[in-house]
Amino acid sequence: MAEKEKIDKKEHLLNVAERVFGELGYDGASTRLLAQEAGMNMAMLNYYFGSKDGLLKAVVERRMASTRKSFEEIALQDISSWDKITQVVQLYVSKVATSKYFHKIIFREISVLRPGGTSEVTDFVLENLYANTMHVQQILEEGIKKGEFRPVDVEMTIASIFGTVNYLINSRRLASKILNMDLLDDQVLQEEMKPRLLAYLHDSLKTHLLK
Amino acid sequence: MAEKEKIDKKEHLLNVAERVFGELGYDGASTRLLAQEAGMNMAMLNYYFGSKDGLLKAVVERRMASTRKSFEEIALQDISSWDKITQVVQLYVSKVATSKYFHKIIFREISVLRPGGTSEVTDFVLENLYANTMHVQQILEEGIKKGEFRPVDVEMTIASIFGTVNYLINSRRLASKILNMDLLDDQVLQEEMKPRLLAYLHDSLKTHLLK
DNA sequence: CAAAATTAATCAATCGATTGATTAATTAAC
DNA sequence: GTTAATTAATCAATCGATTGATTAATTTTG
Repeated sequence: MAEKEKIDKKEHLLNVAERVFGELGYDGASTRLLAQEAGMNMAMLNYYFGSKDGLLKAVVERRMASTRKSFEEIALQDISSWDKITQVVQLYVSKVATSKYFHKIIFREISVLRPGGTSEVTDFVLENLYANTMHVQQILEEGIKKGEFRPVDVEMTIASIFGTVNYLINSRRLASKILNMDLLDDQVLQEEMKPRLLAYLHDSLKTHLLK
Repeated sequence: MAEKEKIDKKEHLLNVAERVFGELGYDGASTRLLAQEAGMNMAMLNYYFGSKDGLLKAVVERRMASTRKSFEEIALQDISSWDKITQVVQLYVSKVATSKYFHKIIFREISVLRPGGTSEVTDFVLENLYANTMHVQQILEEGIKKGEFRPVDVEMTIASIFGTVNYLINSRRLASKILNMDLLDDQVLQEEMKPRLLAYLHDSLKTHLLK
Protein backbone atom coordinates (compact mmCIF):
# COMPACT_ATOMS: atom_id res chain seq x y z
CA MET A 1 0.00 0.00 0.00
CA ALA A 2 2.87 2.31 0.66
CA GLU A 3 4.23 1.40 -2.73
CA LYS A 4 0.86 2.10 -4.27
CA GLU A 5 0.60 5.45 -2.57
CA LYS A 6 4.08 6.41 -3.58
CA ILE A 7 3.38 5.73 -7.24
CA ASP A 8 0.07 7.54 -7.05
CA LYS A 9 1.72 10.50 -5.46
CA LYS A 10 4.47 10.69 -8.04
CA GLU A 11 1.89 10.32 -10.78
CA HIS A 12 -0.20 13.02 -9.20
CA LEU A 13 2.76 15.37 -9.15
CA LEU A 14 3.39 14.63 -12.81
CA ASN A 15 -0.19 15.48 -13.67
CA VAL A 16 -0.12 18.68 -11.67
CA ALA A 17 3.26 19.66 -13.09
CA GLU A 18 2.02 19.16 -16.63
CA ARG A 19 -0.83 21.55 -16.01
CA VAL A 20 1.18 24.17 -14.14
CA PHE A 21 4.12 24.07 -16.55
CA GLY A 22 1.65 24.39 -19.39
CA GLU A 23 -0.17 27.33 -17.86
CA LEU A 24 2.70 29.35 -16.44
CA GLY A 25 5.72 28.12 -18.37
CA TYR A 26 8.84 26.58 -16.92
CA ASP A 27 10.11 29.72 -15.22
CA GLY A 28 6.69 30.82 -14.09
CA ALA A 29 6.13 27.54 -12.29
CA SER A 30 8.16 27.74 -9.10
CA THR A 31 8.97 24.58 -7.21
CA ARG A 32 7.04 25.96 -4.26
CA LEU A 33 3.92 26.44 -6.32
CA LEU A 34 4.27 23.05 -7.97
CA ALA A 35 4.52 21.35 -4.58
CA GLN A 36 1.67 23.40 -3.18
CA GLU A 37 -0.63 22.63 -6.09
CA ALA A 38 0.20 18.95 -5.71
CA GLY A 39 -0.46 19.16 -1.98
CA MET A 40 2.97 18.08 -0.90
CA ASN A 41 6.16 19.42 0.57
CA MET A 42 8.61 21.20 -1.69
CA ALA A 43 11.42 18.78 -0.93
CA MET A 44 9.37 15.86 -2.24
CA LEU A 45 9.83 17.22 -5.73
CA ASN A 46 13.57 16.77 -5.49
CA TYR A 47 13.11 13.53 -3.61
CA TYR A 48 11.13 12.08 -6.51
CA PHE A 49 12.73 13.68 -9.55
CA GLY A 50 16.07 15.06 -8.38
CA SER A 51 15.41 18.57 -9.61
CA LYS A 52 12.90 20.85 -11.28
CA ASP A 53 14.47 20.00 -14.61
CA GLY A 54 14.12 16.30 -13.80
CA LEU A 55 10.44 16.83 -13.17
CA LEU A 56 9.98 18.53 -16.53
CA LYS A 57 11.91 15.74 -18.18
CA ALA A 58 9.65 13.15 -16.56
CA VAL A 59 6.56 15.04 -17.66
CA VAL A 60 7.79 15.16 -21.23
CA GLU A 61 9.10 11.62 -21.52
CA ARG A 62 5.89 10.16 -20.18
CA ARG A 63 3.94 11.28 -23.23
CA MET A 64 6.39 11.39 -26.11
CA ALA A 65 7.28 7.72 -26.33
CA SER A 66 3.78 6.47 -27.11
CA THR A 67 3.16 9.24 -29.63
CA ARG A 68 6.31 8.44 -31.50
CA LYS A 69 5.39 4.79 -31.68
CA SER A 70 1.96 5.62 -33.06
CA PHE A 71 3.51 7.67 -35.85
CA GLU A 72 5.77 4.79 -36.76
CA GLU A 73 2.92 2.32 -36.91
CA ILE A 74 0.89 4.53 -39.21
CA ALA A 75 3.80 4.94 -41.59
CA LEU A 76 4.32 1.16 -41.80
CA GLN A 77 0.78 0.25 -42.77
CA ASP A 78 -0.01 -1.02 -46.25
CA ILE A 79 -2.62 1.58 -47.17
CA SER A 80 -2.79 4.57 -49.49
CA SER A 81 -0.76 7.68 -48.74
CA TRP A 82 -3.95 9.64 -48.33
CA ASP A 83 -5.24 7.24 -45.71
CA LYS A 84 -1.93 7.52 -43.89
CA ILE A 85 -2.08 11.30 -43.83
CA THR A 86 -5.64 11.13 -42.60
CA GLN A 87 -4.58 8.87 -39.77
CA VAL A 88 -1.65 11.12 -38.89
CA VAL A 89 -3.90 14.13 -38.63
CA GLN A 90 -6.45 12.21 -36.63
CA LEU A 91 -3.78 10.97 -34.24
CA TYR A 92 -2.11 14.32 -33.74
CA VAL A 93 -5.30 16.27 -33.19
CA SER A 94 -6.50 13.66 -30.71
CA LYS A 95 -3.24 13.77 -28.79
CA VAL A 96 -3.30 17.53 -28.64
CA ALA A 97 -6.95 17.73 -27.66
CA THR A 98 -6.54 15.31 -24.76
CA SER A 99 -3.39 16.89 -23.33
CA LYS A 100 -3.39 20.50 -24.31
CA TYR A 101 -1.00 21.57 -21.57
CA PHE A 102 1.58 19.10 -22.69
CA HIS A 103 1.78 20.50 -26.19
CA LYS A 104 2.20 24.00 -24.86
CA ILE A 105 5.18 22.75 -22.90
CA ILE A 106 6.62 21.06 -25.95
CA PHE A 107 6.23 24.06 -28.17
CA ARG A 108 7.79 26.38 -25.64
CA GLU A 109 10.68 24.03 -25.15
CA ILE A 110 11.64 24.22 -28.81
CA SER A 111 10.97 27.93 -29.12
CA VAL A 112 12.96 29.28 -26.16
CA LEU A 113 16.71 29.04 -25.94
CA ARG A 114 17.69 27.61 -22.58
CA PRO A 115 20.54 29.30 -20.67
CA GLY A 116 23.76 27.84 -21.93
CA GLY A 117 22.27 27.10 -25.32
CA THR A 118 21.48 23.41 -24.90
CA SER A 119 19.45 21.22 -22.57
CA GLU A 120 18.85 17.53 -22.16
CA VAL A 121 15.09 18.02 -22.22
CA THR A 122 15.20 20.22 -25.29
CA ASP A 123 17.32 17.73 -27.18
CA PHE A 124 14.97 14.92 -26.28
CA VAL A 125 11.97 16.90 -27.45
CA LEU A 126 13.62 17.99 -30.68
CA GLU A 127 14.69 14.47 -31.53
CA ASN A 128 11.21 13.03 -31.01
CA LEU A 129 9.43 15.79 -32.90
CA TYR A 130 11.89 15.45 -35.73
CA ALA A 131 11.30 11.71 -35.91
CA ASN A 132 7.55 12.31 -36.13
CA THR A 133 7.85 14.89 -38.88
CA MET A 134 10.13 12.58 -40.82
CA HIS A 135 7.37 10.00 -40.97
CA VAL A 136 4.97 12.60 -42.30
CA GLN A 137 7.57 13.72 -44.81
CA GLN A 138 8.04 10.15 -45.95
CA ILE A 139 4.31 9.68 -46.40
CA LEU A 140 3.98 12.88 -48.41
CA GLU A 141 6.97 12.15 -50.64
CA GLU A 142 5.73 8.65 -51.27
CA GLY A 143 2.31 9.96 -52.24
CA ILE A 144 3.85 12.45 -54.64
CA LYS A 145 6.10 9.82 -56.16
CA LYS A 146 3.17 7.51 -56.77
CA GLY A 147 1.22 10.33 -58.37
CA GLU A 148 -1.37 10.17 -55.63
CA PHE A 149 -0.56 13.71 -54.47
CA ARG A 150 0.18 16.91 -56.29
CA PRO A 151 3.86 17.91 -56.19
CA VAL A 152 3.43 20.17 -53.19
CA ASP A 153 6.13 21.68 -50.98
CA VAL A 154 6.45 18.85 -48.48
CA GLU A 155 8.14 20.73 -45.68
CA MET A 156 5.70 23.61 -45.87
CA THR A 157 2.79 21.21 -45.82
CA ILE A 158 4.18 19.73 -42.61
CA ALA A 159 4.53 23.18 -41.12
CA SER A 160 0.96 23.90 -42.10
CA ILE A 161 -0.48 20.82 -40.39
CA PHE A 162 1.42 21.13 -37.13
CA GLY A 163 1.34 24.91 -37.17
CA THR A 164 -2.42 25.13 -37.50
CA VAL A 165 -3.01 22.75 -34.61
CA ASN A 166 -0.37 24.41 -32.45
CA TYR A 167 -1.80 27.83 -33.10
CA LEU A 168 -5.22 26.87 -31.81
CA ILE A 169 -3.83 25.16 -28.75
CA ASN A 170 -1.01 27.49 -27.76
CA SER A 171 -2.93 30.70 -28.11
CA ARG A 172 -6.21 29.67 -26.63
CA ARG A 173 -6.93 33.10 -25.24
CA LEU A 174 -6.76 34.59 -28.72
CA ALA A 175 -8.46 31.62 -30.31
CA SER A 176 -11.39 31.86 -27.93
CA LYS A 177 -11.86 35.49 -28.95
CA ILE A 178 -11.68 34.62 -32.62
CA LEU A 179 -14.10 31.75 -32.19
CA ASN A 180 -16.29 33.97 -30.03
CA MET A 181 -16.33 31.59 -27.08
CA ASP A 182 -16.02 32.51 -23.45
CA LEU A 183 -13.25 30.07 -22.81
CA LEU A 184 -11.93 26.98 -24.45
CA ASP A 185 -12.50 24.48 -21.67
CA ASP A 186 -11.91 20.80 -22.11
CA GLN A 187 -15.46 20.01 -23.07
CA VAL A 188 -15.63 22.64 -25.80
CA LEU A 189 -12.21 21.58 -26.97
CA GLN A 190 -13.29 17.97 -27.32
CA GLU A 191 -16.80 18.39 -28.64
CA GLU A 192 -16.52 21.46 -30.86
CA MET A 193 -12.96 22.37 -31.64
CA LYS A 194 -11.64 18.92 -32.34
CA PRO A 195 -14.19 17.83 -34.97
CA ARG A 196 -14.10 21.26 -36.54
CA LEU A 197 -10.31 21.25 -36.74
CA LEU A 198 -10.36 17.74 -38.17
CA ALA A 199 -12.91 18.69 -40.78
CA TYR A 200 -10.90 21.72 -41.81
CA LEU A 201 -7.60 19.88 -42.09
CA HIS A 202 -9.31 17.12 -44.02
CA ASP A 203 -10.85 19.57 -46.44
CA SER A 204 -7.72 21.67 -46.72
CA LEU A 205 -5.41 18.74 -47.36
CA LYS A 206 -7.81 17.20 -49.82
CA THR A 207 -8.02 20.30 -51.96
CA HIS A 208 -4.31 20.91 -51.71
CA LEU A 209 -2.91 17.40 -52.04
CA LEU A 210 -5.36 15.55 -54.23
CA LYS A 211 -6.59 15.99 -57.80
CA MET B 1 23.63 66.27 -30.41
CA ALA B 2 22.98 65.33 -26.83
CA GLU B 3 19.36 64.78 -27.75
CA LYS B 4 20.42 62.63 -30.64
CA GLU B 5 22.60 60.44 -28.46
CA LYS B 6 19.87 59.92 -25.89
CA ILE B 7 17.38 58.70 -28.47
CA ASP B 8 19.92 56.42 -30.06
CA LYS B 9 20.70 54.81 -26.74
CA LYS B 10 17.06 54.12 -25.90
CA GLU B 11 16.52 52.81 -29.39
CA HIS B 12 19.57 50.63 -29.06
CA LEU B 13 18.25 49.13 -25.84
CA LEU B 14 14.93 48.44 -27.53
CA ASN B 15 16.67 46.61 -30.35
CA VAL B 16 18.81 44.58 -27.99
CA ALA B 17 15.84 43.80 -25.75
CA GLU B 18 13.81 42.59 -28.71
CA ARG B 19 16.52 40.12 -29.60
CA VAL B 20 17.25 38.93 -26.05
CA PHE B 21 13.58 38.64 -25.09
CA GLY B 22 13.00 36.72 -28.30
CA GLU B 23 15.90 34.35 -27.74
CA LEU B 24 15.61 33.69 -24.02
CA GLY B 25 12.03 34.61 -23.20
CA TYR B 26 10.90 37.21 -20.70
CA ASP B 27 12.04 35.35 -17.61
CA GLY B 28 15.24 34.14 -19.21
CA ALA B 29 16.27 37.69 -20.02
CA SER B 30 17.46 39.22 -16.76
CA THR B 31 17.75 42.97 -16.45
CA ARG B 32 21.44 42.53 -15.81
CA LEU B 33 21.92 40.64 -19.05
CA LEU B 34 19.79 43.08 -20.99
CA ALA B 35 21.84 46.01 -19.74
CA GLN B 36 25.09 44.18 -20.33
CA GLU B 37 24.17 43.25 -23.89
CA ALA B 38 23.19 46.83 -24.56
CA GLY B 39 26.46 48.05 -23.05
CA MET B 40 24.91 50.16 -20.35
CA ASN B 41 24.28 50.21 -16.65
CA MET B 42 21.40 48.25 -15.23
CA ALA B 43 19.81 51.31 -13.71
CA MET B 44 19.44 52.89 -17.13
CA LEU B 45 16.83 50.31 -18.00
CA ASN B 46 14.58 51.55 -15.22
CA TYR B 47 15.53 55.12 -15.92
CA TYR B 48 14.33 54.83 -19.50
CA PHE B 49 11.39 52.46 -19.19
CA GLY B 50 10.47 52.38 -15.52
CA SER B 51 10.69 48.62 -15.19
CA LYS B 52 11.47 45.41 -16.99
CA ASP B 53 7.81 45.13 -17.85
CA GLY B 54 7.87 48.67 -19.20
CA LEU B 55 10.74 47.73 -21.46
CA LEU B 56 8.82 44.77 -22.86
CA LYS B 57 5.81 46.97 -23.35
CA ALA B 58 7.90 49.49 -25.27
CA VAL B 59 9.38 46.75 -27.43
CA VAL B 60 5.93 45.45 -28.26
CA GLU B 61 4.17 48.76 -28.84
CA ARG B 62 6.87 49.97 -31.17
CA ARG B 63 5.99 47.36 -33.76
CA MET B 64 2.30 46.60 -33.31
CA ALA B 65 0.87 49.98 -34.21
CA SER B 66 2.20 50.08 -37.76
CA THR B 67 1.22 46.49 -38.44
CA ARG B 68 -2.32 47.09 -37.31
CA LYS B 69 -2.59 50.11 -39.56
CA SER B 70 -1.36 48.12 -42.53
CA PHE B 71 -4.05 45.49 -41.98
CA GLU B 72 -6.70 48.17 -41.85
CA GLU B 73 -5.53 49.74 -45.08
CA ILE B 74 -5.59 46.44 -46.92
CA ALA B 75 -9.14 45.71 -45.76
CA LEU B 76 -10.36 49.12 -46.96
CA GLN B 77 -9.10 48.84 -50.53
CA ASP B 78 -11.49 48.42 -53.44
CA ILE B 79 -10.08 45.22 -54.85
CA SER B 80 -11.12 41.57 -55.00
CA SER B 81 -11.18 39.49 -51.83
CA TRP B 82 -8.52 37.27 -53.27
CA ASP B 83 -6.19 40.21 -53.85
CA LYS B 84 -6.82 41.34 -50.29
CA ILE B 85 -5.93 37.95 -48.88
CA THR B 86 -2.83 37.88 -51.03
CA GLN B 87 -1.79 41.24 -49.66
CA VAL B 88 -2.48 40.16 -46.09
CA VAL B 89 -0.28 37.10 -46.48
CA GLN B 90 2.43 39.13 -48.15
CA LEU B 91 2.36 41.70 -45.38
CA TYR B 92 2.36 39.23 -42.53
CA VAL B 93 5.14 37.07 -43.91
CA SER B 94 7.25 40.15 -44.58
CA LYS B 95 6.72 41.48 -41.08
CA VAL B 96 7.62 38.15 -39.55
CA ALA B 97 10.65 37.63 -41.74
CA THR B 98 12.11 41.03 -40.91
CA SER B 99 11.59 40.82 -37.17
CA LYS B 100 11.56 37.20 -36.18
CA TYR B 101 12.39 37.84 -32.55
CA PHE B 102 9.44 40.12 -32.14
CA HIS B 103 6.95 37.49 -33.23
CA LYS B 104 8.41 34.98 -30.85
CA ILE B 105 7.81 37.49 -28.08
CA ILE B 106 4.25 38.06 -29.22
CA PHE B 107 3.40 34.42 -29.46
CA ARG B 108 4.83 33.65 -26.05
CA GLU B 109 2.97 36.54 -24.53
CA ILE B 110 -0.39 35.13 -25.60
CA SER B 111 0.53 31.54 -24.80
CA VAL B 112 1.84 31.91 -21.24
CA LEU B 113 -0.37 32.97 -18.38
CA ARG B 114 1.30 35.80 -16.48
CA PRO B 115 1.35 35.63 -12.68
CA GLY B 116 -1.90 37.05 -11.45
CA GLY B 117 -3.70 36.06 -14.60
CA THR B 118 -3.64 39.34 -16.45
CA SER B 119 -1.07 41.83 -17.66
CA GLU B 120 -1.13 45.18 -19.37
CA VAL B 121 1.25 43.98 -22.06
CA THR B 122 -0.71 40.78 -22.67
CA ASP B 123 -3.96 42.69 -23.02
CA PHE B 124 -2.39 45.09 -25.48
CA VAL B 125 -1.03 42.24 -27.56
CA LEU B 126 -4.30 40.33 -27.52
CA GLU B 127 -6.31 43.35 -28.54
CA ASN B 128 -4.06 44.13 -31.49
CA LEU B 129 -3.84 40.56 -32.72
CA TYR B 130 -7.57 40.23 -32.44
CA ALA B 131 -8.10 43.38 -34.48
CA ASN B 132 -5.84 42.02 -37.19
CA THR B 133 -7.59 38.68 -37.35
CA MET B 134 -10.94 40.43 -37.54
CA HIS B 135 -9.85 42.13 -40.72
CA VAL B 136 -8.87 38.80 -42.21
CA GLN B 137 -12.16 37.33 -41.09
CA GLN B 138 -14.04 40.16 -42.73
CA ILE B 139 -12.15 39.65 -45.98
CA LEU B 140 -12.84 35.92 -46.01
CA GLU B 141 -16.53 36.28 -45.17
CA GLU B 142 -16.94 38.93 -47.82
CA GLY B 143 -15.30 36.67 -50.39
CA ILE B 144 -17.57 33.80 -49.48
CA LYS B 145 -20.65 35.99 -49.60
CA LYS B 146 -19.74 37.24 -53.06
CA GLY B 147 -19.20 33.69 -54.24
CA GLU B 148 -15.56 34.42 -54.89
CA PHE B 149 -14.46 31.88 -52.24
CA ARG B 150 -15.66 28.41 -51.36
CA PRO B 151 -17.67 28.29 -48.09
CA VAL B 152 -14.66 27.37 -45.98
CA ASP B 153 -14.36 27.45 -42.20
CA VAL B 154 -13.23 31.04 -41.79
CA GLU B 155 -11.76 30.79 -38.31
CA MET B 156 -9.81 27.67 -39.13
CA THR B 157 -8.46 29.27 -42.27
CA ILE B 158 -7.19 32.13 -40.15
CA ALA B 159 -5.57 29.70 -37.74
CA SER B 160 -3.96 27.96 -40.69
CA ILE B 161 -2.40 31.11 -42.13
CA PHE B 162 -1.04 32.51 -38.89
CA GLY B 163 -0.26 29.09 -37.48
CA THR B 164 1.86 28.01 -40.41
CA VAL B 165 3.94 31.17 -40.32
CA ASN B 166 4.29 31.07 -36.55
CA TYR B 167 5.38 27.46 -36.61
CA LEU B 168 8.26 28.15 -38.94
CA ILE B 169 9.41 31.19 -36.99
CA ASN B 170 8.89 30.07 -33.41
CA SER B 171 10.44 26.64 -33.76
CA ARG B 172 13.39 27.50 -35.90
CA ARG B 173 15.56 24.83 -34.38
CA LEU B 174 13.10 22.15 -35.44
CA ALA B 175 12.36 23.84 -38.74
CA SER B 176 16.03 23.97 -39.63
CA LYS B 177 16.26 20.21 -39.07
CA ILE B 178 13.16 19.57 -41.17
CA LEU B 179 14.43 21.84 -43.91
CA ASN B 180 17.86 20.28 -43.60
CA MET B 181 19.65 23.56 -43.06
CA ASP B 182 22.42 24.21 -40.58
CA LEU B 183 20.70 27.22 -39.14
CA LEU B 184 18.03 29.63 -40.19
CA ASP B 185 20.00 32.85 -40.19
CA ASP B 186 18.57 36.09 -41.43
CA GLN B 187 19.88 35.70 -44.94
CA VAL B 188 18.43 32.21 -45.41
CA LEU B 189 15.21 33.39 -43.86
CA GLN B 190 14.90 36.28 -46.30
CA GLU B 191 16.15 34.67 -49.47
CA GLU B 192 14.89 31.10 -49.18
CA MET B 193 12.25 30.68 -46.51
CA LYS B 194 10.23 33.77 -47.24
CA PRO B 195 9.59 33.20 -50.96
CA ARG B 196 9.02 29.51 -50.32
CA LEU B 197 6.52 30.19 -47.58
CA LEU B 198 4.77 32.77 -49.74
CA ALA B 199 4.57 30.37 -52.64
CA TYR B 200 3.14 27.65 -50.43
CA LEU B 201 0.52 29.85 -48.81
CA HIS B 202 -0.44 31.22 -52.19
CA ASP B 203 -0.84 27.75 -53.63
CA SER B 204 -2.56 26.40 -50.56
CA LEU B 205 -5.06 29.21 -50.29
CA LYS B 206 -5.74 29.15 -54.01
CA THR B 207 -6.65 25.47 -54.03
CA HIS B 208 -8.62 25.77 -50.83
CA LEU B 209 -10.44 29.07 -51.32
CA LEU B 210 -10.98 29.39 -55.05
CA LYS B 211 -12.95 27.38 -57.57
C1' DC C 1 14.29 -1.02 15.75
C1' DA C 2 15.66 0.02 10.94
C1' DA C 3 14.34 1.97 6.48
C1' DA C 4 11.63 4.79 3.87
C1' DA C 5 8.84 8.76 3.52
C1' DT C 6 7.83 13.36 4.78
C1' DT C 7 8.44 17.70 6.85
C1' DA C 8 10.31 22.27 8.49
C1' DA C 9 14.18 25.03 8.37
C1' DT C 10 17.71 26.89 5.91
C1' DC C 11 21.16 27.52 2.22
C1' DA C 12 23.64 30.31 -1.40
C1' DA C 13 22.46 32.47 -5.60
C1' DT C 14 19.98 35.46 -8.32
C1' DC C 15 16.16 38.27 -9.24
C1' DG C 16 14.17 43.22 -10.23
C1' DA C 17 14.44 47.48 -8.33
C1' DT C 18 16.14 51.52 -5.74
C1' DT C 19 19.32 54.33 -3.53
C1' DG C 20 22.67 58.23 -3.05
C1' DA C 21 26.38 60.24 -5.32
C1' DT C 22 28.69 62.00 -9.46
C1' DT C 23 29.20 63.83 -13.97
C1' DA C 24 27.43 65.96 -18.22
C1' DA C 25 24.34 68.96 -20.42
C1' DT C 26 21.02 72.60 -20.56
C1' DT C 27 18.91 76.78 -19.04
C1' DA C 28 18.65 81.11 -16.42
C1' DA C 29 20.63 85.13 -14.50
C1' DC C 30 23.18 89.17 -14.77
C1' DG D 1 29.16 86.00 -22.68
C1' DT D 2 30.26 84.20 -18.60
C1' DT D 3 28.81 82.33 -14.43
C1' DA D 4 25.30 80.28 -11.55
C1' DA D 5 21.34 77.22 -11.17
C1' DT D 6 18.90 73.42 -12.79
C1' DT D 7 18.03 69.24 -15.07
C1' DA D 8 19.37 64.93 -17.33
C1' DA D 9 22.26 61.00 -17.50
C1' DT D 10 25.03 57.57 -15.42
C1' DC D 11 27.15 54.77 -12.03
C1' DA D 12 28.38 51.46 -8.11
C1' DA D 13 26.37 49.57 -4.23
C1' DT D 14 22.83 47.47 -2.15
C1' DC D 15 17.97 46.44 -0.95
C1' DG D 16 14.38 42.86 0.16
C1' DA D 17 12.28 39.09 -2.11
C1' DT D 18 12.33 34.88 -4.41
C1' DT D 19 14.50 31.20 -6.63
C1' DG D 20 15.99 25.99 -6.69
C1' DA D 21 18.12 23.09 -3.71
C1' DT D 22 19.82 20.89 0.56
C1' DT D 23 20.03 19.63 5.31
C1' DA D 24 18.55 17.80 9.53
C1' DA D 25 14.84 16.41 12.16
C1' DT D 26 10.54 13.93 12.43
C1' DT D 27 6.99 10.64 11.24
C1' DT D 28 5.42 6.51 9.09
C1' DT D 29 5.93 1.94 7.64
C1' DG D 30 7.22 -2.88 7.72
